[in-house]
Amino acid sequence: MKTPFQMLSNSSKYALKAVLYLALHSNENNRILAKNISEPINVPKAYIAKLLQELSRHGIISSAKGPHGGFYLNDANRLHSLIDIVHVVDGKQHMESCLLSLEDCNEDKPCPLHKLAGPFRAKFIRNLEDTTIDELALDLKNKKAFLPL
Amino acid sequence: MKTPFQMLSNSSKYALKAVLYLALHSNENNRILAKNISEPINVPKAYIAKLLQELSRHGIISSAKGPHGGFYLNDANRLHSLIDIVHVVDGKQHMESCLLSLEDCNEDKPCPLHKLAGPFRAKFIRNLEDTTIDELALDLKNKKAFLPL
DNA sequence: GGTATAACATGATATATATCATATTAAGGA
DNA sequence: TCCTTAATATGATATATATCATGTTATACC
Repeated sequence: MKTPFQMLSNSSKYALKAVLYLALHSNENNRILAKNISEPINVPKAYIAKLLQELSRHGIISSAKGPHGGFYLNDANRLHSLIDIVHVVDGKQHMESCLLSLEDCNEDKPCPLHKLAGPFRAKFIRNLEDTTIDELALDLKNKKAFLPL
Repeated sequence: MKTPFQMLSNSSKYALKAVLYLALHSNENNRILAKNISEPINVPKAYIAKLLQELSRHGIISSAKGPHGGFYLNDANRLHSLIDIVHVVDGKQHMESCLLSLEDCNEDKPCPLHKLAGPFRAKFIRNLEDTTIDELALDLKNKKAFLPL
């Protein structure tokens, strides 16, 4: 692992950036091409195209083919939580509550490292579950958070 | 990424488990063979052997060749912090304070995801820096934490 | 209907991480 | 000194993730 302490794969990061970009710049009448998303979020075109397709297939974002087609978010899309994006891209398997990946580790019988990280990660995941695309975008509009992506 | 939200590589986890095992069961007069560490911590023999060698080379643990040889911790080894182990195994590069790996993201100008995880990860890393091998082992002795590894 | 557009499906390549295998070197004891 | 032991150094293989490339299909517009 070149960069320890990463909590998300590149793919998830890219997907989150792309969806956030769509939240800010697209709507049903203003679709955005994959190649036009690629540059502002700083992700290779072919790579983000593939991810967008997968997100679309799973209903996280919307898309339209042909002229004036592209990707966009409708109102329903905007209500998805961030964890939905991660699940589509990275899979949905068990979230490993234990730092050492021990099967028999839990709050009652914690492994030695448990208290060093367990609670934090749990909180982080809950944050991803509780935060919608729309809410994130709102932070940007209210200048509580900043670009570029 | 099969299992998102992992904060440590397998190698780091294995190394932590091995060192912890040595903290509990070894000393200068009681060295332990790589193959005898492998089983109790549940890590393939060849894999843990390689990691132990690297830890030894960096002075995190001690070793002796030949008959009655093996790996062990001396008093100095026991004072190393957990982060030292991670650094040896996963490298020491920048700890990516930003969830999205953005270069220009910081507390003052946070990215939209920053507040969802940044503080937690920082705290976790600080915990790894502030905790020594010995302290972790103590938790086990005091039944504040549990095995098996 | 024909043509251009752009997503879709699929797969190929590259790189990183995890895992396994082995010949070499150092140390202890007979 | 010779033999056994066990770490060391090195590298091979396997699997996962990241990245790139392309032919196919659906849609809008003339």
